[in-house]
Amino acid sequence: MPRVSRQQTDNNRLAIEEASSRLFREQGIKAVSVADLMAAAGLTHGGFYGHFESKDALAAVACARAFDQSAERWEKRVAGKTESAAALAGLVEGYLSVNSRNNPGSGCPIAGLATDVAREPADKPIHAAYVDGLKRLIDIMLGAQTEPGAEPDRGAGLAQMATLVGAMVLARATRGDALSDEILAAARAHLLPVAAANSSPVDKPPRARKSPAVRKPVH
Amino acid sequence: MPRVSRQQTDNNRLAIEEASSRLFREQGIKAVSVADLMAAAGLTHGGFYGHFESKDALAAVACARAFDQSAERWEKRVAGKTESAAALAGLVEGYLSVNSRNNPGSGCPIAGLATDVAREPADKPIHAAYVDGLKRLIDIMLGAQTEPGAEPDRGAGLAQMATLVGAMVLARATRGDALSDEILAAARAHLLPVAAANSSPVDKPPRARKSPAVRKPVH
DNA sequence: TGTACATCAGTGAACGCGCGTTCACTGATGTAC
DNA sequence: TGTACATCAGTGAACGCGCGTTCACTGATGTAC
Repeated sequence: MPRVSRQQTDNNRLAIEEASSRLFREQGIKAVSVADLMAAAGLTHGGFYGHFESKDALAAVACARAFDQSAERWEKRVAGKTESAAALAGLVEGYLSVNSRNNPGSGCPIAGLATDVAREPADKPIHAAYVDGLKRLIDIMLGAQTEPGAEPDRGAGLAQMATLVGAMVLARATRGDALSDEILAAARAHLLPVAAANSSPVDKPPRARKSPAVRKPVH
Repeated sequence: MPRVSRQQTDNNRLAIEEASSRLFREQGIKAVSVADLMAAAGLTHGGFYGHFESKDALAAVACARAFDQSAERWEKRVAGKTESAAALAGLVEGYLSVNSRNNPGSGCPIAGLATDVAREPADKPIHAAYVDGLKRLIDIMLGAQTEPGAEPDRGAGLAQMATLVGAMVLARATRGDALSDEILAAARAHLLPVAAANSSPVDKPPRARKSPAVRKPVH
């Protein structure tokens, strides 16, 4: 049953991006074949090149898509939190959860794609998508942990990001061993007092939910 | 020129392990073929199965080998340091170097193999090798940051390990962007004051270099 | 010590299989009248 | 609104290639005498 409506074509393209975004984080980009990801989208492999120029091009799009969804989730966790400590705590607890560890396919692309991106040749389009996405999430975290009007502590934010990502990567690699939960708990305990120390005791107006960042096209 | 002396056979096996240990960290286990790694060891692919039962079995051995070398390096960095702050600083500065970031093949297997291990099925032999190795390095770090006689702060140690690994993983994924150096520097700055705060002002005898941990065979 | 020969480490062709990508084909969609 | 037909999204066979693993073969090594 070939030739499909324009609406259906758009849906199919989205389904390919969505399936790839999940499978790439779950199994790695190299480990998912074009046939695999087309099947996951309910299609056969031949139609792939009608939607994307190459698997590399799709990888960049799928990466950007994963970051879009992550940024949305992060904004939601921060929104409505009165104090920076509470905002940071929302981020940390959402991030370092057992659920997050067990579901890399729907989890953070920073942790899920870092090694794949690092091993990809420097000229591959996924690099720009990854760095752009990471910078957006860093900005959200910096916004969360800074009191309105105050200057953000960028160094502290980057170090905390490293702790979050490192704890998730280690927890996933040691899954099945008691060490895995232990790492998650230790990183949470280490990051939450920091948030508490930054907090102000006075009531503040709830922080505004930032408008979502504009998605830059990846070439 | 077939059949080679026993001495040469042993050398060849070591060369295969050494080449794999490097290539697996550099490019990922799946991305290095048996032919690739045999060629890197100066051999042809057919002889592989005379040395190892399968590529999976070699992966576990190569992983253990990388951890052996890492543990030795960590011990060396800690040895002879009078104060725990200096010992921790030695570990952190050795770990978060630009050189380390740029050479994953000779760098830390915790960061280099974490994602590969996480994606490998739970019954694969590399899991045990990875968890064993990680625990050994955690013990070295805990030993370094604890004053003789004092109780180690395991939670703090695990969080610091997460920060180290996360910073390295992120720095590698963003290599080429200014953010990469920035992350390395921020994590260093964040970890070194912690070390300084734990330090004691009084002279202590230099800490003894621990005897190297026994290498457990991996089955 | 020297000779005869069994052993076995390494070679390279071959196995079935899956990869990314291309392409002739199909037939419902969307358009021109 | 209804009909005729050009468009093109999706199919599945095929491309050259590389994968992990097996195996018949080779000839220097190591051993038995």
